[in-house]
Amino acid sequence: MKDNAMQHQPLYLQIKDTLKKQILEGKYVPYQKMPSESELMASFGVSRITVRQALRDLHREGLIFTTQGKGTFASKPKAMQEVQHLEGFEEAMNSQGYETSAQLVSIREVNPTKEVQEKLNIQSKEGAVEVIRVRYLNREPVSVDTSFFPMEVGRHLFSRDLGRDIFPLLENELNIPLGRAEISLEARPADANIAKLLQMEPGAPIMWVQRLTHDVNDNPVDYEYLAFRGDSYKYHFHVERDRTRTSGKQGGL
Amino acid sequence: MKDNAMQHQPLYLQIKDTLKKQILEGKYVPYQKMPSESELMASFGVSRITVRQALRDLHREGLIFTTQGKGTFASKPKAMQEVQHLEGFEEAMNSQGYETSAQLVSIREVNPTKEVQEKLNIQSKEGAVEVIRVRYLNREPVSVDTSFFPMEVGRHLFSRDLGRDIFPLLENELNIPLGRAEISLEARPADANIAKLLQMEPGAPIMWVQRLTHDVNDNPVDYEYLAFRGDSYKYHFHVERDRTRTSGKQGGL
DNA sequence: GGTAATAACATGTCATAACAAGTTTGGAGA
DNA sequence: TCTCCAAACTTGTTATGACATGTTATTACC
Repeated sequence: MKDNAMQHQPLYLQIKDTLKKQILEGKYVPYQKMPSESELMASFGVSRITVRQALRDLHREGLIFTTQGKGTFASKPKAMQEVQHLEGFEEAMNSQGYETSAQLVSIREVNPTKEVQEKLNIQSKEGAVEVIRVRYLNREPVSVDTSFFPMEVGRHLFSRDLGRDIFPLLENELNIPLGRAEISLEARPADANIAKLLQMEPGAPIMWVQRLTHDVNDNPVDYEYLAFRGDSYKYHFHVERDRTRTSGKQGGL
Repeated sequence: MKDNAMQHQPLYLQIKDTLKKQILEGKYVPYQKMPSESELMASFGVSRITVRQALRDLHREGLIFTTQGKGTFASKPKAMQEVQHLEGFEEAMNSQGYETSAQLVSIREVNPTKEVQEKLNIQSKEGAVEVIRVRYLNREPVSVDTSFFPMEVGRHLFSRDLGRDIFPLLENELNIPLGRAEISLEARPADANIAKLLQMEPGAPIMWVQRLTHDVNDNPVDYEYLAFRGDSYKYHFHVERDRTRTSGKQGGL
């Protein structure tokens, strides 16, 4: 058992690693179509289930995305330039050992409030799609996210897995490159509904965040109310960060 | 298309959601055995491929782990108590839109250096397992992780997927609950090998981190050298954090 | 020429089947 | 009683096949 010990890896892992290497090496650039499942079956000489197992792993790692009927594509890295670098170190240092997930509470079409209408630039007669989710960190609920989408965006969300992050979904699968976001924060007491979802007492303090996200053309695509548990509130201070880094990029990238 | 619009969800998603709800509600506590695939097939009246699709999603979300021959188990939340809370807010605020992955460079059995021997408490004749990986953030390499494991731990790593985080693997699949870790940092120039893997010039500054991780019984299980790209170095300052939070826990949890 | 039906192709879902490989259990034999 | 081995049960891997559903390109009709 010396050296690289690839000994006898399963087929699907070999295929996954091959494709992963090609993507990371830039053989497939963002949005570029990858070989279809049939082609992969032929070129690797395996069955479809094996190909799909490899693709599923790549999807899980965010390296590819698929659209039914169209094909499989190398996915776009980097969303939200503003924060792109900041988790870098912390993530790499600490990421190993916690777990996040989200649980869909409800998704439905609603008549938006005046505020939502204004933020999303919606005409008074149009509807909007409301998505309510609870986000968990290490099995504990940390936030309730109430998101509103214009119909033409929200329409596509009913059939999607909303147990994961929505932004990559917008960027990759719905092909909506995201641009700037406006955020405002305040502390307020939790109402009964939020308190219940966050397993806290009604009236306990929560961080109330409003976030309006635009696409690259500056059209609003997502207006959210995020209610964070008060005891995660302090991390707010860490948002402040050092902007004096030598360069955003450097040679070789 | 009003209201919760579950319309006609695929079977595997229904199963996944059912199990997920049960886990989050505490029906299955950490390390508790879940129903076997056969039992799930019977109770849901579906084929094995469908059950496995649901389980795979749950695995991806970190809610369960499996061990061949033994079964499927609800996984342990919370590792590394020290940092458990800190990503909470940042994660929830910003997690949506970046992507991390790791690429295995090599895994092999080596004769450990004296330093590794001492740290891992290894007798002079014994071997150790060396794992070298490159970690990516948004498709850019950010660190080279060189990890050393005692043989009795490292032995099991050859057959695992090392493209993901290793700590959850140790905790859940290998059943090694982790305890404290010692970390030391310094800046130093990159050697040729690391520079190549990180796509930077040899001699460019990197953060050189040594981390020794113990299990709960204080036995060393993992000694690592982490080489971070210099331009992620500044985030180091964010490791300093507010310890005056009201309490680690509060009512209702 | 423009449009609408259709064929071809892509991924999504699900069933049945088989064997490999790791773990546990129980029974046979010393 | 203790040890060892085989049976039974677990998850892991892979093949074949089928139909559903979404997209694109072509073809035929008006």
